[in-house]
Amino acid sequence: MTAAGTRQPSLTDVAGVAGVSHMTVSRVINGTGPVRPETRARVLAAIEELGYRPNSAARALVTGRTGTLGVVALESNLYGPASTLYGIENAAREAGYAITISSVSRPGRSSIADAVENLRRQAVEGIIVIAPHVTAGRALEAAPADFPVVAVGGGEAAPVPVISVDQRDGARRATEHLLALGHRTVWHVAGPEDWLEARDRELGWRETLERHGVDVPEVIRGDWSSRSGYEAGRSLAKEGDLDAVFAGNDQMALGLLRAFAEAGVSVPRDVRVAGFDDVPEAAYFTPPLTTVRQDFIEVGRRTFGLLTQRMDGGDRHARALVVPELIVRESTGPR
Amino acid sequence: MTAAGTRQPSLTDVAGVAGVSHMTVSRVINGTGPVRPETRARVLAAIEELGYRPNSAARALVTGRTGTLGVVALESNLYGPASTLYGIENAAREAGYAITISSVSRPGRSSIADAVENLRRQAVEGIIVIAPHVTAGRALEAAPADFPVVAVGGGEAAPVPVISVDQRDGARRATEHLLALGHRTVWHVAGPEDWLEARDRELGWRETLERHGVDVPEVIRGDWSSRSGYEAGRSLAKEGDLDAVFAGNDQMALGLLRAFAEAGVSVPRDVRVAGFDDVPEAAYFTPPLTTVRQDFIEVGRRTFGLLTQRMDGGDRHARALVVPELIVRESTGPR
DNA sequence: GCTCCGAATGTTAACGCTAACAGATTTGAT
DNA sequence: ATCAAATCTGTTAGCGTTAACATTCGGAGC
Repeated sequence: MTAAGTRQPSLTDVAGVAGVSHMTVSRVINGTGPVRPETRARVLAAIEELGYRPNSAARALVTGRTGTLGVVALESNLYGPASTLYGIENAAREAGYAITISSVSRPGRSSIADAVENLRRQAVEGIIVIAPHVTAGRALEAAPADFPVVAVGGGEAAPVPVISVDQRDGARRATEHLLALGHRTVWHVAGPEDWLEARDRELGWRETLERHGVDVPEVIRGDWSSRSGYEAGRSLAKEGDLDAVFAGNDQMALGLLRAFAEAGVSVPRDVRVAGFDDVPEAAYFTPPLTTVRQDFIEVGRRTFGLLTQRMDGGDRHARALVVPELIVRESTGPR
Repeated sequence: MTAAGTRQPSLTDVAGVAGVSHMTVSRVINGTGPVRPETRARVLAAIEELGYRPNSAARALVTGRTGTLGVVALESNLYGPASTLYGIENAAREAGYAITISSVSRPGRSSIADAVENLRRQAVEGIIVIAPHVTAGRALEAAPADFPVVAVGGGEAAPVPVISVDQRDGARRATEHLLALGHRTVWHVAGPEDWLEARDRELGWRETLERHGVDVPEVIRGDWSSRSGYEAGRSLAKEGDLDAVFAGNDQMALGLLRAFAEAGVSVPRDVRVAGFDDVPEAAYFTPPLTTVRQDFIEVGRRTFGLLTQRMDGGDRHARALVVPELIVRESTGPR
């Protein structure tokens, strides 16, 4: 029923009604070339009358441009990636581009390559890969030089432009903040090893501890989920001399808070906790969570900008860094 | 740099290399018509050699099919809509469709109509509107009969197929559960009035109370955010005889928990709380939250199914209902 | 009045693909 | 061997649009 029997009107149909040639109609629509005001009015009236809508396939065929960008997104409800997607979509729409998404259930070299191939078959003009993964980075190493691809938050070594939030700096801020409160050291519940963001946050944390010459406790590995944070919290609660924990994201911090509450460990009195992301709920955790805020809308905008630059022949090695911000709340408050 | 100087190879180029006509190449690619195995092999080799990729615009022009579906999504990080989007994308991709999204920052009659028009200009074959809003429903009343549009979770009166989770039933389950625990009545913190889901949950709650012949307290209006739940909690905590609260979603429930904790009201000892959605974090709230789980992946799948039915001439008034499930946790546990 | 020039419009030819039919080649039965 | 039927391959046209060039039409300048 897509076209309900009758064919969609074409340029020629409009031209017939308006009593002009199809080219004049084309000129009216695209604003190319001069058209007498009264002719334009007749054409516009005919367009209205017929409910004419340009055929994008025909236009794409002849111009070689589809006006569509592809986004490879990780199929997750993680706050960051979803927000980034909307940021990109907004910037793209304003510039007249449409966004086609291809989601990937679990990141991996081949699944990402498949998604990219899938999008290229859709004839997108450029591709944005939101997959802050080690494997995503590796998949992008093979990115063709003659097709514009940019990455968000990953693939430092890949020959594509990369936009990221400065995770190390964010982790440094959180760690410094905890140390400044007088703690001997800061424990860290890290995200999965194959996430670049997890690595960078861990690195920022480690560097800061080392710079201050304090003991670096063994890192505890989570998987971003509240569950893993909860498990980390249960084992941490058994440590006698625990006093500050920096969680790799807010979900894990929530799990920590839960585990500590169950174990009768009070936050911030017995232990101080910080997270990362500033999800909208973080301010309402028990207690409200100190965390590192990332401006994902800005990330989306910058990403789109870098992609268009690259489509115009820009450098494959461009980099953009967005600076995060520490938000202090009760979980690291006074005791 | 999109095509880096040299033109993309076409069917004719492949045909030249393989020593056949372009039609034979087309047949190999689409599997239409018979081709001798050795000819097929030669063609496949030529495709490989040239890195040929079919031109989707040309194909769309001649077939009249773009293989693309449009999704109008509300630009929000709400757990439900985002999950639904992935469910749709998955089902569509498996069936060989691509998904183009057009996001809407705030729902409204004209913004949704704009998004729909935007997608139609992209020549999508059908459109899914994820906007469980009263205004979205109104926008869809004007949906053209000759173009396939389906709605997720909204627009009961609109002449388009609708897929929804049975919100009333979910609210009924939560409310029954609370009443069964012996409470005199159940308070309700509702979502924004212009969300159909908010209305239906409120309705399910109200009906259940009435059926049990208990007092229906005045509804407290929130906006889905934890902040609004927190404010609701502050005013509720002042009520003396408070004993059970059903929140319209998990974020607001979180705010409630926070406000109660601050006010020294213990959950579940002094008051029992239930939410709606079962976001992944709900199990790690303090205390873990009793809530109503919605299977959004299933919703996405069903939505895609209904859209394809509609594209094949299916009924404009089709309806699909997904049944939610009550998840009981400590927030309504024993005292 | 005639030429010349720019503004306005028209004509034609692609773009890369599939549909429809036509032609060539093989197969099987006589 | 011979013809019909099947199988395989080729030729042509056209989808709706824009690019490039051709034509027409009005006025300005002499």
